[in-house]
Amino acid sequence: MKKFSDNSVDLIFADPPYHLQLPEGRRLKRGDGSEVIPVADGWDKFESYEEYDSFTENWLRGCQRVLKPTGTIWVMGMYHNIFRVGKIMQDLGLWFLNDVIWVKIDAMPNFKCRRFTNNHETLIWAVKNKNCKNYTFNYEFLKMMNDGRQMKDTDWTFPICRGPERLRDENGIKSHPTQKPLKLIQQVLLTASRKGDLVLDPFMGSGTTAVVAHALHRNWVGIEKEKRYVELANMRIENYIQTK
Amino acid sequence: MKKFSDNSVDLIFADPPYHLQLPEGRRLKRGDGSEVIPVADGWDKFESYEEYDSFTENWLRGCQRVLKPTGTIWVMGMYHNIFRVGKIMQDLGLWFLNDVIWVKIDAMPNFKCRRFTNNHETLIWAVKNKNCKNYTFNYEFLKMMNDGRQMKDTDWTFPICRGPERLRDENGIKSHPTQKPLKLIQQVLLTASRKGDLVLDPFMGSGTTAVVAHALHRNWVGIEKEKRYVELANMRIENYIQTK
DNA sequence: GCAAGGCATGAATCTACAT
DNA sequence: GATGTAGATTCATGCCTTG
Repeated sequence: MKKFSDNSVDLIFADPPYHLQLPEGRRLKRGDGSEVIPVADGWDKFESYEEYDSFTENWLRGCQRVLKPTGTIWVMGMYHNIFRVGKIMQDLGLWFLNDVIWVKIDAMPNFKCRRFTNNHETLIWAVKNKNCKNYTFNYEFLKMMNDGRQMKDTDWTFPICRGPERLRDENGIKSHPTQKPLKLIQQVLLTASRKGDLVLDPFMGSGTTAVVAHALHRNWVGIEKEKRYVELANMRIENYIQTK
Repeated sequence: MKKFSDNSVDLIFADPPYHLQLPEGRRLKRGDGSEVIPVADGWDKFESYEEYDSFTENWLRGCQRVLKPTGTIWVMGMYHNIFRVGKIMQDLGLWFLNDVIWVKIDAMPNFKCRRFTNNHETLIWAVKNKNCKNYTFNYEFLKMMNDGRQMKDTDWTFPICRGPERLRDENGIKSHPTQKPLKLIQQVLLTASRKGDLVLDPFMGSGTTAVVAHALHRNWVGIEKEKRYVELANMRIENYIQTK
């Protein structure tokens, strides 16, 4: 297997497993009796926080190595995992630029009424190390698209991935449990990359990053452990190229 | 010194030092030549991440000990520190309910145009441990005050602390660099405490928590290391009681 | 008295270049 | 690499001055 060169990637977008720790065997039902299908795949199962931390440190270390000094890394998460991930990123010397809040507008309500509705995910945006000042940030473009005002870390409001964009199998079952919306990844690439840049997604899943990168004329590399998702992503990308 | 009893506190609100790591000697100036006054107090200075982590684990361990199984703890922070704090909270066994986003509406812009405007702070809301189910959460009240809709973790929008509410000395200099808005603390107490409950603020600062607790008929205990802030908070509370 | 405009300021890991 | 200095740049709000 060919090894990535050091300092070779312009932008990394990572949506790692969230380590949700849902209790086994419990079912959450909506008021109409229908069942909420949880993320219960093997790739989100870890024995302990320690195992999750070790997994996290390993892939982050690799990402930091291949990231250019002018590049940036984006890591998504929710409260289950993002604090552990962020702490490990800091320990590795990655230097935070912002934590951006993706506010959803149609998230699932809290059925048990014992907490606030989970209506956001957090994106940590960082450079390779503290000394990296010359990173790509398309400030003027974002400002223009934001009514002439500087973009804020709370200005990212997009719907979750649903409707025709959501990939489903022949039975209508969603093909990937955590497919991310195209607009979210588009915003990441428009913020911090240029035409011709190399984009890496170490958890490619259904291939959203690849599709967006292709559409915006960025080069891309995706990594995915589950063979069925690699096939899914390949089909999706081929479809996109043909129908465009 | 009398020691707090185990399991004796109904609600903890903690706004710890953020460990900002601003470069020494550098000045950030506005276009008109005026200077941005940074948070550069000794209490926010730590030698390293390790020292900050150790400090954090110590105070959190104490908070967890005194927190009732029916109580909750709220911890505020920004991207500089909140990820480390959250990871340590999870390691201690504190169980997260939500991460709530306080969206500001009038935060300082990013003068250098190299990042997004920092326009939010994060509040982690947690219970003593995973098994605590019977915590205080005034769900119906919040729903009523939110136009009949379930409150979301992104529904907290308050201005920063300025205007007449902001404490200043005779020269107009702010008395505390990080005074929090009354409405923010009010929202915390209205969410997760009842009349007569005991509220603990381990970083009392200018005493905002005490004033709000008094106004909402909660009992309170505040801890503060800096003598000048203790005096400031005492004066503020006396003023509030007299003028009410 | 009222409206318009000037000015101060806020938890900031905020630049580029020369020595 | 650390340090010093010149230089370019921002948004919402509220108080105060001016007309």
